[in-house]
Amino acid sequence: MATRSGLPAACQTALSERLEAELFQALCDPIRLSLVAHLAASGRALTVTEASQCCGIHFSGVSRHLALLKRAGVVRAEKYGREMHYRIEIGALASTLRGLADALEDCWDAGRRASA
Amino acid sequence: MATRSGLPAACQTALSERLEAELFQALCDPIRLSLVAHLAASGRALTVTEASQCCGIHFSGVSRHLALLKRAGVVRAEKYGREMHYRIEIGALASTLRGLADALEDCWDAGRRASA
DNA sequence: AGTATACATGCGCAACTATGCAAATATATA
DNA sequence: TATATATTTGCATAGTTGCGCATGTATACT
Repeated sequence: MATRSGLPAACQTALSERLEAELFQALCDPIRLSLVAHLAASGRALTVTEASQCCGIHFSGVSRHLALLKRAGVVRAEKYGREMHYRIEIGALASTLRGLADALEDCWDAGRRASA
Repeated sequence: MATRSGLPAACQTALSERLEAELFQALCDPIRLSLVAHLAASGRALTVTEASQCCGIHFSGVSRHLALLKRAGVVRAEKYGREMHYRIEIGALASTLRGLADALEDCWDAGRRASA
């Protein structure tokens, strides 16, 4: 659903709104990327203990990483008894990435036309 | 160009290859995101001095940020006389983001089928 | 040659981040 | 109630990052 507004100013605004540092901040750590890959490949929600098995650090660190991913909207958490179930927000994440790709290209095209 | 291999292991491999920390590392800083937005909106290559105008920091910092973006493959640099021209790699960046979105969804779908 | 411009880089400092351990909290089970 | 399990959180430490300033390097101009 690209906007294709054609106006450079509008494109830059649209792009800046999508370029959220928090998302990239969340994904810039190798351990967190392992967690994301593991959560995606599992096809289901994982507990902290299960998630910890993909990366060689203490589970307390994994707990913190998952909390950070949750704050960034990459995962969703639900509590079942004493377990915490973390599930990747696959649809939101994928459409955010695609929307960003579209916004970048729209912006570039608009800028090219304007500077021509 | 989604693979849709259907095999969870293959999907996880494909996903891990695309989940490069370096890219997100490059995009996790607000100043660097401003630079990316500015470069995208300009529709052309910018010098360090031009790029510096979008963010209120010393140009030496901008030079470092642009070098980092270059190492991550987000921008391309060419020297013209004493000027350095930085141009965003818009096509590569957009297709990397879309490929990542596809890989995440493929992986999730494969995992869902496997765990069903 | 001497000066000016554009950019990169070494340095030190302040702020931030990730980590493991230990302790706290919450829930289940005996 | 006592004990075990799952997770979060406080703390200290080690490592990383971003910043401006000063300096260095390359190119252009006079």
